[in-house]
Amino acid sequence: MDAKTLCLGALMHGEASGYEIRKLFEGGPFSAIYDVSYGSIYPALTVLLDKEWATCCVAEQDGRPDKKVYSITSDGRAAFLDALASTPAPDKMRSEMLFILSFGDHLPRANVLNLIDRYIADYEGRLGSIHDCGDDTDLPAVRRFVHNFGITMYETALDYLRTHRADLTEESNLALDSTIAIKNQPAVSGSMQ
Amino acid sequence: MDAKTLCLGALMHGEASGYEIRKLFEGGPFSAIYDVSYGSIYPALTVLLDKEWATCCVAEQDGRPDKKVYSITSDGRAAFLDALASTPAPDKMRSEMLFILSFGDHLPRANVLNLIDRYIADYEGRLGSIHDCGDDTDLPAVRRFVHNFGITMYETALDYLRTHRADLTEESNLALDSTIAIKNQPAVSGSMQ
DNA sequence: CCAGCATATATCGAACCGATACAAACCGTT
DNA sequence: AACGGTTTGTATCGGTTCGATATATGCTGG
Repeated sequence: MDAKTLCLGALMHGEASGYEIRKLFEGGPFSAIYDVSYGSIYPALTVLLDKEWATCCVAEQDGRPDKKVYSITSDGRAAFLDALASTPAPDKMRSEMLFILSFGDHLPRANVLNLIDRYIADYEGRLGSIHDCGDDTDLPAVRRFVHNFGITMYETALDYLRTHRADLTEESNLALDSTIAIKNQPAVSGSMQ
Repeated sequence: MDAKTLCLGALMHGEASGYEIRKLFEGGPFSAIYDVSYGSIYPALTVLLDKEWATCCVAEQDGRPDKKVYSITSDGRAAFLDALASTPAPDKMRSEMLFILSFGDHLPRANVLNLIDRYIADYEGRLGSIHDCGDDTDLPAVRRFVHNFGITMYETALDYLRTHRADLTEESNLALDSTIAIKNQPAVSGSMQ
């Protein structure tokens, strides 16, 4: 799914600037679904203008810099619905937190617990912003389905982290020297069939 | 988190070929955590050899093509632990499925249900392969923490999809023509503060 | 016997990220 | 009033990564 399609999707919800589109994916209604950066958004918007899938006009604001507001055209809407018809790629997750945590045996236990705490704080923020960005009730059925899916996943993650963090504090006095130990250990061999 | 670090992480579990590393991220123990492609893995392994963070030897197999087996060095292990110490970036999710579903109002209801079915099938497969790739009990505490986190998330997703799919079949006779209708509708404006 | 599949390595162009630069306007503060 | 910090806003660029493709070996089923 390329940045053009993602921008068109954002514009389906109404006209927006590049900055506002980014906010939709960062804390907004798309935050639990997809991620896209400025470096993709601005070039994509230029292409959308080229293809006449969007129009643009400058809006002056008071107390803020001017912004370039983009609107989707009917050609753009058609192209977007066309893109939606393609078979979706499987979900891709990228969690540096979990990756690091999965090597927690080689780290001091205190660092692991600290990491989990920051993980919890991160997801608390996500859950907060997803709640802020819209009310459950005034959404059509399918939108509500996706909205609540995100909330459910976040709440489950938080619940898991909070309850099972305790399991790691119990035995926190044991095996604190594993970090040093690993430096002299050979890689585990033969474990990969 | 660059491909080099991800490969080093894979090699921390034991020696492996490029192909095997990929499998660790696709169906293996890293599948719920991170994703990395061949196009990143093979160049990364070359760099690891350059930096002497890994060694390589060719292994002949019967009934299969030869493979180049990589092992992490002690320098590599040090570099890896060093990389783990950096502050992790927030999780990034990329779900084309959910993105398409979030525009389900513009799609025929039958397509939406079909999408959900394929979503369920996908996550059933993930849950299956994560169960195959290791036993809960023989893992150290922190590894078990991450392992069960993945299982919990997958099970929650499946549970949500299965139960709430029904909500969308109830009213499946209504608003079947929304796909056509949208083509003549202007974009919703003013909804973005 | 041949098509299809799993194993295996490798590359390449297109796409994308993250950091950075720039700028306008606000805020508090010393 | 000058200063630094934050938010809003547009834009680019180097380096990284993806996804598709090419190539090859050998197994298996029809």
